[in-house]
This record gives sequence, structure tokens and C-alpha cells, in this order.
Amino acid sequence: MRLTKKERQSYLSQALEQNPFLTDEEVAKKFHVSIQTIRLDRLELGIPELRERIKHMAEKKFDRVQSLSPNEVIGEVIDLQLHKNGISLLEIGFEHVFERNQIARGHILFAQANSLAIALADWKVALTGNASIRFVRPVQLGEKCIAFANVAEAYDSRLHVGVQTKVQEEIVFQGDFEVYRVSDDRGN
Amino acid sequence: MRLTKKERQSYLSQALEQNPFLTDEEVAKKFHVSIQTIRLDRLELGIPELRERIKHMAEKKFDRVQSLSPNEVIGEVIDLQLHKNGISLLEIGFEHVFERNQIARGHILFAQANSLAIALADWKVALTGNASIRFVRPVQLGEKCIAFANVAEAYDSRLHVGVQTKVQEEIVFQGDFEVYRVSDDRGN
DNA sequence: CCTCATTTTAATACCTAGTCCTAAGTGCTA
DNA sequence: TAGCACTTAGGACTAGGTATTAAAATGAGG
Repeated sequence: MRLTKKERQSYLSQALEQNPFLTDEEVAKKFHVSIQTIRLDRLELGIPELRERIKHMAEKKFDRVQSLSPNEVIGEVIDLQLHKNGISLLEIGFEHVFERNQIARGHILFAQANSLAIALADWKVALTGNASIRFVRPVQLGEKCIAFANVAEAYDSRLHVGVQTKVQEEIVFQGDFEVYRVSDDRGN
Repeated sequence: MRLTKKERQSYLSQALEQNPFLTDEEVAKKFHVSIQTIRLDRLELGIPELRERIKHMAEKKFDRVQSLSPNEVIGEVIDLQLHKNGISLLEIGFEHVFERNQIARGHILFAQANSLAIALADWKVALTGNASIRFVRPVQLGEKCIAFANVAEAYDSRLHVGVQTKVQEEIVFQGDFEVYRVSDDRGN
């Protein structure tokens, strides 16, 4: 039997969400109704025509602002004992999370820890070599992340830094960073 | 004076690249020529009409909507086989480097690789669990980083992704990411 | 079974942003 | 002045619609 209007409209929404490239004609055939019926449905559901749907998608794509805060350090360093330990604070904002689920993107937590690890080294040029990290639990929008960094081993031109990031005493991120010194010979 | 054909066509390519949403009529006015001239130009340059341009953009984007919203990727994903492999391109700009030495910050390379690894997962909500990474050599301002990601192991709700980032065939970054799926129970 | 509202289909005019084609005009130059 | 490249104009046609009006078909209640 044919679907009822409600059912059809519900399936229509779904179908167009799943594949916005369908023309009215195509869905009309799918549902065995006339084009006009589909158009009435779209009208009632407030779904724009194919071309508008496509355009909106393209526009969204177009304004992809390649974010990730520029030169700023990610997080605010609030305490620092060079070659010993440091603390950095970061409140997760809109610019740090996935739109869809408001969970902080991994590289944001990484960036906070990494920045802090590098800040610990009292060298003109310090870079990260290896790192091993663990995202213990997802961090939500609005949560305040406090990263605690401790130097585990210190060599002449290498530093092993352990970082634990917590939200209210709960560990959310853990990482071990190997930071090394680059002789500032302008060569690199 | 009016531009020559060559000049006009060159500007036309540029203009449409910069803003693909321009109609023939709009550019015709801009260049003070007739619509037909613009259409001939497009024909000669092999530039498709507005609607096709927009459609292609939307399609490209649609390929990878599952796990990603536009501005969530660092770098430009130029190839992607879900659950298999992917390639992402990132040119290191001023906003990515340390002021002092113009070396890319570690978390930028991490972000590129991490984004790509997550993009590989065809899941609504995908997050990074563990990661082990190595910054092989510093990357300078202006260098183009190409990240190659390959799924090493795929489970029902976990993916092991290996990422190698190269600058002109030279490996600069290496990482192993464990990406996991989060059941989308709205509770998360 | 008839009636009435809802739902569906049809028909028409119009729109945008084009394609494709033919024809005519312009400007330079050999 | 003829030839050529370039430009413009016009008409016919296209997809994928909007907007409007009107006529059927259908289902439910009395």
C-alpha cells in the first residue's frame, strides 16, 4: 500500500538528509507519487529545492576557516619552574570542540600539553621529538583543563616531560614528551 | 581600455577560483563585456557553469561529511578511502610556526595527522584514544606537508592508523593513532 | 450511498543560469 | 579590401525548479 502523508514526509526528510542530491522527480518515483506531491511535501517541511541545498553545502565548505589559534600558546601557563615542573590552564571554548558533539578535539589537549612541555625547557630553540599520549576521557565544552607537567629526566640537550591534564581532579589526558634542544646555528 | 582576451581569461580563472559563486552575468559586468564573451571564455578555459562548480564543491565535501564538519580539519584532505587510507596536505604558514625560528609547532603537525586519522573513521563520533608520535625533523615555514595515513588494523569500534608526514619524500613526522568510536547515545 | 474535507494530481505560466548554434558586427593587418 | 580573430546578438532548448489555480481521487462520518 501507499504510505500516508506523514510517513512519506518523514521518509522524505530522511532521504534528503542522507542524500541531498536527489531531485523531486527521483524521489517521486521512489515513493510512487507525483512530482507535485513531493513539492507540496517539501513546501510543508520547509525543505529547499535541490539547487539551494547543494549551494548551502558548498557555501558551508567554502567558509572553512582553517582555525587552530595562531601564534598564541594553547593554554595559559600559570606556574613554571624551568626544567622542573609547570602548570597550564585551558578552558575549552567553542573554537576547540567538534561542532557535532561539543567534545574537545584531540589536538587541542595535545597542543596545551606540548606547549607546556616546550615551555619547561630553558632553551632558545626547543622542539618535540617523540611523544606518547593517551586521551583518557573526552573533554566537554566549557570544562577547565589543568595540565601538570613534570620533568622526569633531564640531560644536556634532552628533557623527558610527563604531562597529566585534569578536569577537577579527574585525569583526562596523559602524555610523555621528549623535548630536545636545537643548537641555534641558523642552519635549520 | 578594455583588456585583451588573454588578460581577461586569466583574470576570469582567478576570479572564479577565488569566488566560484559568480554568475556569468556578474563577471560580464565586472569586465564590461557581454555575457556571451564570458561564456566563450569559460568554454575555452574548460570552466564549468556556476551550478556545476557549486555541485562539485558540495560533492567533494559530501564525500567526507560523515565524521567531519568543515572547519574541523587541519590541512586539506585530498584523498580519502574510509577505513583504508587518506592523504592530507598542509602548507606551513606564519600562523603555524614559532616566531623565533619559523619552525612549525609540533601540535600543528600533530593536528594534521590527528584530523586525518579521525577522518578515516566512518563514524559519527570518533575520538583519539592513544597515540605515539615522533617528530623526525623540524618543518620550516613554507614547506608543504603531505600526511599519508593507513589503517593498520580495523575493529568494530577501533581503528589503528599509521600516519607518515613527508616534505618532498622526506619523512618529517610519524605517528600511530588509536581512534575509537563513541556510541552516539546522546548521553556522551 | 452521499457528502465533505483532505490529499493528490494536473496544467499553466514563469524563473535562472545556463547550452548550443547561427549570424552579424568590429578592428586590425597584410 | 579581403581575411582573420574576436565580440556581440538572438533564438531555441534544457533542468529543476516556483507559484497558482483547478480538477480529480480518496477516506471517514453520518
